[in-house]
Amino acid sequence: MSSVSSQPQFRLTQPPSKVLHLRNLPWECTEEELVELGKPFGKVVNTKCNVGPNRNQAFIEFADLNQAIAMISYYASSSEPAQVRGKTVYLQYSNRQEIVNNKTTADVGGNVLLVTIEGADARLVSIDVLHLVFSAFGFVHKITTFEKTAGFQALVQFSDAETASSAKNALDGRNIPSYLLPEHLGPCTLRITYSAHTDLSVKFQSHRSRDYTNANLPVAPSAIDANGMFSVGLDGKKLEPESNVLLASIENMQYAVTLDVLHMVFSSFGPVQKIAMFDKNGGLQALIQYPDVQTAVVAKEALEGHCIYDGGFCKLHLSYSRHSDLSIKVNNDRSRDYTIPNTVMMNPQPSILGQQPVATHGPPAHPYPGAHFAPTTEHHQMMPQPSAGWATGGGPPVPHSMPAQMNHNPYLPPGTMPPQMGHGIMMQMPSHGDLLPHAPAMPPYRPDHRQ
DNA sequence: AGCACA
Repeated sequence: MSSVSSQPQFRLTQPPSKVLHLRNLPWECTEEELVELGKPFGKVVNTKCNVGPNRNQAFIEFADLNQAIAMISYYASSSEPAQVRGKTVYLQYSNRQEIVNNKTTADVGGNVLLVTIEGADARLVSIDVLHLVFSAFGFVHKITTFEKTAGFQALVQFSDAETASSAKNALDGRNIPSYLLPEHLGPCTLRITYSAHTDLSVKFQSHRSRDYTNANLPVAPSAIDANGMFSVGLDGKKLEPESNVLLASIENMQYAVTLDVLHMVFSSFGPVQKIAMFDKNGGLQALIQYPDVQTAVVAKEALEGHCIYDGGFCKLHLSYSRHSDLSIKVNNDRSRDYTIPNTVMMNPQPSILGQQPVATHGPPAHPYPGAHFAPTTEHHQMMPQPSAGWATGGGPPVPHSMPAQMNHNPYLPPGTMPPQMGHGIMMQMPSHGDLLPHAPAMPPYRPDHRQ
């Protein structure tokens, strides 16, 4: 045969090899399909798929050179080209004599995938989108994300290696569907390998890590501060001492935020004992007192940074107050002590609803709605979630907790209920999360609307 | 539509 050294890169005729190189394979191509393709011609002893920059190439290694020759010869003269799932596959002898290392450790995977998100906007991909994408293959237990020199990466933990493998096979090299991404984002490609991890350690629910098996996991302060909405030092202290009293400041107050609205919002986490509202620095602030620190912590974690109304209106910023017991001198439209029954006392502008005593009306079915983590995107079928706290977090599924609660709200007789608030308070808090999903066309609550 | 992996 002719001299090897002068061969062009792609030769029309190549020295036979028991290894065949295949190209133009479909994405879904599996090892099994390669075996099927080669089986008529001999014993396939090894394969390698997902090769090449587009991962649409593969190798088949036969036990015997003659078998490889038989396959090449057959398709060289066949009127029907070799096909995998109807897609024409091009065959030639490989320039290697054997497939090396087909089953590397990278191919015998575990239940945890290492996902690298490529693309200019990769780091803008939310953990919720990743969760959505990978949930298509099975229940995603945990996700952690991090940035390394390799870029934006995530570890995605499935219950078993099989599920992880199916996700890897289907998603590796694919782009995240654009409809799952914010419009302005460019393509984000997933590169997936197996991680050596088997069980990720997720200590907090945060913007970088999630444990979908544990809805009660505390929310990391970092998740709250992540949006830069609450930079570190109000008072210089890195960690504010927790308190049963929250200080709420309300940003972008396009709509009236009343005592009753606050009461309703904060009552979702436990009984609100007292509320005092006041103006400060031109904005509205309020102190909300719970009976215990824990409740306040939960409320703060869940509510921080979220908006009472859709559209970014009335965004809540929460910190711990130094108070532990508010002194409410008078019940009016700015302050109230809910622990004192029949406190209609001097009410210069009595709220319509002011007569009710302790307002420990039922909190939602779950104390922590977890709605923080509701993906903003439209959910097609989500995987079933392990706990009620997560199940309704996303999208269209009708929130369940609030309507019932609303009906029992002693402060809002049915007639005065702004319709917008009938939807699940707390149930939709994605990145632009709002406690009340629909922006009111008018202030949602107006004290002068008496019956 | 053109040769991987460690």
